Amino acid sequence: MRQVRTIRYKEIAVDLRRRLGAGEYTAGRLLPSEAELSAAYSASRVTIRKALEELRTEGLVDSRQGFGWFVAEAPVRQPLARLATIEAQLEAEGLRSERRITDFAFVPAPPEVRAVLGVDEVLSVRRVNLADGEPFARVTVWCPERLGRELSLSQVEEQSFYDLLPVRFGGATQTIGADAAGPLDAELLGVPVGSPVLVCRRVTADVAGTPVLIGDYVFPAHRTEFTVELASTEPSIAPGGLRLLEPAPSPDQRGESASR
Amino acid sequence: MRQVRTIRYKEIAVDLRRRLGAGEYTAGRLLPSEAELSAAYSASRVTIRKALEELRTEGLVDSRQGFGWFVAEAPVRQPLARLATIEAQLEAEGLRSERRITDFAFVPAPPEVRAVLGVDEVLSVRRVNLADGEPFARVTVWCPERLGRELSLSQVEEQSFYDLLPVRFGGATQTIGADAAGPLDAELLGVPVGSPVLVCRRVTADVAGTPVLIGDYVFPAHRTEFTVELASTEPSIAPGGLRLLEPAPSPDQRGESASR
DNA sequence: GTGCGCACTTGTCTCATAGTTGTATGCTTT
DNA sequence: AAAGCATACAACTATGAGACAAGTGCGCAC
Repeated sequence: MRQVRTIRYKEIAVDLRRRLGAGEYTAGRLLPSEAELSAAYSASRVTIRKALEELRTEGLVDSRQGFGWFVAEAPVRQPLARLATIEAQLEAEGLRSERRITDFAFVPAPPEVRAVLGVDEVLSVRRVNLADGEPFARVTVWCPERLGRELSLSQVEEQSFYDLLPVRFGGATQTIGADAAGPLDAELLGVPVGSPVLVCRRVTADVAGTPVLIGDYVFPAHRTEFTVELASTEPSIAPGGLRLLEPAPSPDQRGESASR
Repeated sequence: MRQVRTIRYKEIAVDLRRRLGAGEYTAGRLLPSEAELSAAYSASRVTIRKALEELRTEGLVDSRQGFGWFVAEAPVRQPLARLATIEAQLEAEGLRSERRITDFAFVPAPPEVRAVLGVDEVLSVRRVNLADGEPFARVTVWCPERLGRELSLSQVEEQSFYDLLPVRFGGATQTIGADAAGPLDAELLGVPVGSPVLVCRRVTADVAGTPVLIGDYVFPAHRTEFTVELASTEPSIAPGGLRLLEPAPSPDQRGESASR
């Protein structure tokens, strides 16, 4: 019988896997560099890399050239998938999605939209999203007139802004709150006035970080909820959280810092 | 080997975020100049700027050429907060947080809790969270009797479960929805019955992925909202998603074709 | 008051350095 | 032939140091 030769990089992979599982390296944090690991395990960089690559294929870690290796989140697949449209998410759940445009107009930007997008004139599109024939969301999207002037109503009805705009999107910030349904919400969504609704504002930015799109979504509470995966309690780079709104527009806080 | 590599500008960003939350820089509304910060942190202007730019994308600060950096006033692009406990987030914003336990009992697990935790007997703790004296959340936490039997009421009142339980937490799944305030919510939170509330269920698991803690949070809608960062260029970010609820398990009659 | 200049600020470059991963090559050991 | 070692180099990143342009606020001479 032949003695089983232990494969060094497999050993290292096992040990790293154990350390990761023990929470030794927290999510979002950097691992020691390949050189350090090489010294720690008394193995060459090639071997360390083989172990790390193995962990990468398992989705445990990831790396960026010139930056380092870091702990990845378990369910990460495509960064792109996270910035999906609502419709895409619904299709993923097997629902037939459909839009009905109720409003398509170039208008002066509302103050808060103007503050974010930094333009005076915007394309404002209102629509109702239907899932399997039932209305489930009332949506208002604003985009700068400069970007929206090429768009037609039928385009907007059939494709998402993400597909239509010649912009490379970089990310979005989504805020989720609750409110009572107004008369318009009630009519379009088919719920009683005053019933609870989920409201969501998504500010989408391009790769440079400049906001280019604002969307307001109103969902009937009884049909929708959001799920967020929170990876670790460590204050690393962890996103997602709760925010307290200002109690009221207090008179002493009205700024003039930007009043010029 | 255990040594943790850090990114300087991230550290600085964290520190600045903390100072901003503590109101340290709000007086006069102008931050120290980049040169001053550079000296204070012993970092170059490049690094300081990177930290400030990060805070800008979070909507915390803004700048004007020739003028300086100042605390952003109407933050439409919300700050992304670290996860951790809700109390920790409030402290980061400079709010005094306090809990009032209203219920502390070992009880048979409610069906849905039992289904998730897989135990029959649980410790059920109900409390109200106060921020600066104002109630802002009604919380119910369940944890397995096996883990909760060591805990006292005063412990639970002063420390979070995350600190108290001898468990390595691995992550959490949070679902966010809206509802109308019930009589109990209304009383404890000081809002009218039927007014919209944000409801949130957080299932926290240990590093092995076993659920060990369930928390139900009810927030008055006018004071709270959630923010989620989607697909930024940074690695390791939590995905956010929308989920359609099943057509109500309640005796409510809504069912038509549930062809799904 | 008006205009000018000065000090200070941010915005944006360039150049440089150290440290990191990505990749390729040759050699040794089993 | 495969695993591992040693080495070199390219590409990328974070950071530092410095220079210059452009914008802002303020005081001063007129």
